Parts: sequence; structure tokens; C-alpha cells
Amino acid sequence: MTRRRAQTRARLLDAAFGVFAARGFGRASIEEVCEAAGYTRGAFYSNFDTLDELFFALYAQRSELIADRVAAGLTNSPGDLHELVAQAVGALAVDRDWVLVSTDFRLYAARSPDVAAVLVAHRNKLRHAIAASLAPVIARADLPASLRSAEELAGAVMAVHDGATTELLLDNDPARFRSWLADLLTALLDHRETPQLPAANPATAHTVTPSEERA
Amino acid sequence: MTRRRAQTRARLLDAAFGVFAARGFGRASIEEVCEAAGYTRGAFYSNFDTLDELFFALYAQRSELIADRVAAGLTNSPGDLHELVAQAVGALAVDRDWVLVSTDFRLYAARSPDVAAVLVAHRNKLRHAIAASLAPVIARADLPASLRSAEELAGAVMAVHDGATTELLLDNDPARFRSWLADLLTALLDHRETPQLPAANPATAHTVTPSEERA
DNA sequence: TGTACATCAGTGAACGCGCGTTCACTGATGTAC
DNA sequence: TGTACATCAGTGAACGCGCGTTCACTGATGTAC
Repeated sequence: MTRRRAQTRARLLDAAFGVFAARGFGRASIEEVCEAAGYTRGAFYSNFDTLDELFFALYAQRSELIADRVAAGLTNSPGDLHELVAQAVGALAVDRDWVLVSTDFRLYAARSPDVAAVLVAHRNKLRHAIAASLAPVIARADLPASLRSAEELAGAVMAVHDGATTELLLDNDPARFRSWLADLLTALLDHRETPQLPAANPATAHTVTPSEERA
Repeated sequence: MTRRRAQTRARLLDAAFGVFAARGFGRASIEEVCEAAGYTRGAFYSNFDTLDELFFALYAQRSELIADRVAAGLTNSPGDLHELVAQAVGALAVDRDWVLVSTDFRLYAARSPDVAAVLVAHRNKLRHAIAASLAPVIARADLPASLRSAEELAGAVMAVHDGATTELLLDNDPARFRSWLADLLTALLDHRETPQLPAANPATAHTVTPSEERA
């Protein structure tokens, strides 16, 4: 009876997503999830051992989808940086519920090393996808030494995305979020060809700003 | 008996911080907090109505301390960008437990508008502190139009910090976190006077870059 | 295609634990003299 | 400084609910003929 089972599992996962988003994983009960899915608690125990297991399955399923979507959204290699940024913003755009649930999952992972390993693996996959589409652009950019490889830059893009996401949680304005994210990514990636920061003022500064250089 | 009360409150708050960090707010029980603090449950009810109230008080207390610390850590205006970045990284450095607890609080705030308003107010305060120390540096930098004011830039710095913080949760390596954060901030802030991004591929580009505008 | 049968997915009642919440109490803390 | 007293902070027992977990069951689904 694989068909029926698969459907039950899927419904439980979907219902759990809603419950976790609304109440948080820590406060969600098996009872609530089952009620939202239209089953009794026995159905849950027939498919999962613990709510943790369900949460893990839910995250694995959805994060897979998202990684695929990002990869798909970035395929046509952009001609210039602004195009790339626009593409990236479009591909990374997430809905608020997913931000709530995945942030909850991150906290959960932070507390159990095994889960953290899986989350890191997922993030690596996502980073590869971003790096691949960044590669053609990065050649032209001049960036700090530690951010010159496509992988490193992709990690930076993800970090900026994660940071901007915080704002989305607080003001829940997707349009603002998108333009804010685009601005941040542009500021991050938009560097000139020639390296800067030559040693200029040995007296005080170990390092020197562009403007000092010019003065 | 204000003295005794204040002490009990403080002990409950400290114990709660540990319990929330270890287990997450959603899974923490009043019982656990009281046990960790060395009181019976009655002591809790004598000082708070709900665990939410305690969480709120805890966050208000600690975030206040952190905003002060950041402001203090950024007072001596830096001569150059790298100095500023080093200062900012030092000032923003947080311990992992605080990241866990404050992320939990952010999720909590995301689910209740009243709390979100308070959290936004706190973040504004923090942003002002950062903006003040950014101001002397920003004048020299050339950045995207939407990131030219000190406030906007400070917001960007916070976003980058928040994003980098995600990594800290997953690999728990404070040294790596610091250098990673410094790199990101440098990439974000280190721009030259003259804008770049000359139109590369006019056929495809739809967005107008600052440089195109000027051209 | 229809019928009989076997399997197994989900039901729902039952049990019990953890913990939120209350409250009469006690003894610690501060005050008045 | 000492004593008597009033107040109030924290105690700990009691109650009950929500919910995790189990399990004998039923009826839905698929298979064999």
C-alpha cells in the first residue's frame, strides 16, 4: 500500500510545514500536526518515530527543491554584474514561512552536530550552484584576496542573503527585501579591476584607504 | 524586600539564558529554568507571569548591554577602513550562546508584531551606534546610491554580520568567524572613488548602473 | 471482471507523565521602638 | 544594638490538562484465482 502511505506522509509533511511556520518547531506538538493534516495521532506513529524525524524529512525535502530552483534560476550566464545580481535575487527569493522554518531548523542543527553536518552539506550544494554562475563574472572583479575564488564569493553571497533575510522576518516586505538584497550584493561584488589598498602611510596605518591613496 | 527580589530575578534570568541556549526557547519549561536557578516554581510566579515575559526581559537586558558594548568599542574614530573593520569585528563579536538565544528571539518576534517593534527599536539603536563610527570613513568611499548614507551603510554592516553569524552557528569556530566577517565587511565597504561597471553587454543589460547614468 | 482473502495503514480509546498554575504556609528581611 | 512585629518572597503540595505513546481493532487496498 505504498500509494496510501506516500500520500499520508506528504500530507503530514505539508501540515507540519504550516504548523512549524506558525508556532515554531519547539512549540509544535504531534497532535497539532496530525489535526492540521486531518489524521489521528496513530497515523503519525505509523510514519515517523519522532517529531524530530519528521522535521528532518521536511527540511531535506524542501531544501532540495530550493537548491534545484536556485540552480535553475541561474543557468543562463549573465552578461554583466547587474544582470547577475538581478538573477540571483530572483532565484534566492524565498517566502517568509520558509525563512521561519529554515531558521528554526538552523537552530535545531546548531544544537545537534549530526544534523549540522547535513545542513552544511546542503549549504555546500547551494554554494556550488551559485559559484558556477558567479564564475564568468568574477574574472572581471577585483576583490579581497580571501574572496577571489568563485566558491568563496558564493559563500559571501549566501551570507549577505542570510543577513538580509533577517529584515524580511521583521518587516515582512518582500519588495523592500529584494531591492535591499540587490543593493547589498552589488556593493559586495562591484569592485574595480585594479587592486587597491597599497601601503601608503607607514606611520599610523598598517592599511590605507583608497581616498588617502589618492590624496 | 527589593534586594532579595532583584537577586531572584537576576538569577532566574541568568539561568534562563543557559536553558534557552541549550534547549531553545520553545522547548524550555518554567520548571527547568527554576531548577537551573535553584528555586521552586513558585519563585518564578512571584516574579513573572509567563515564560514569554521572562524571555522578553532577558532579551531587553542583554541586548541593551550589547548595544552599549558596541558603542563603546567603536568610540575612537578609526583612521582608515581596515582599522574600522577590525574595530567593528571586535565590537560585534558575540558568543555562540547569545547567537542562539537572540536568533530564537528574532523568530519569536517574527511571530508577534508587538515584540517585533521592540526588536526593531533595538536594532535601530545599534545601527545608530555603528553609523556614528562609520560616518568619518564613508565620506571617502564610493558606494551604490542606496548605501551612501552612514545609516544605510550601518544597516548593511549589520546584515553582513547577521549573515556571517549563521556560519558561527554551524561550525562554531570563532576565529574563522572573525576573519570571515572582516573579509566580508572589507569587500562591502572597500570601494574606490570612481564608479565602475561600464556597460559591458549593452544588448542584454536592462538596468542602468551608476556608471551608465553618468556616461 | 468478480470474489475471497491477506495485509497493513490509520483509528480511537486508554494510560500516565510532565509541567503549568494555584495557594495556604513559613521563614527571611526590613522596620519601629 | 536589641527586640517585637509586619510584610512579603519563596516553598512545596495539590490539581488537572495536554499530549506523547501504546495497542487491540477495523476497514481500506491490493493480490490470487
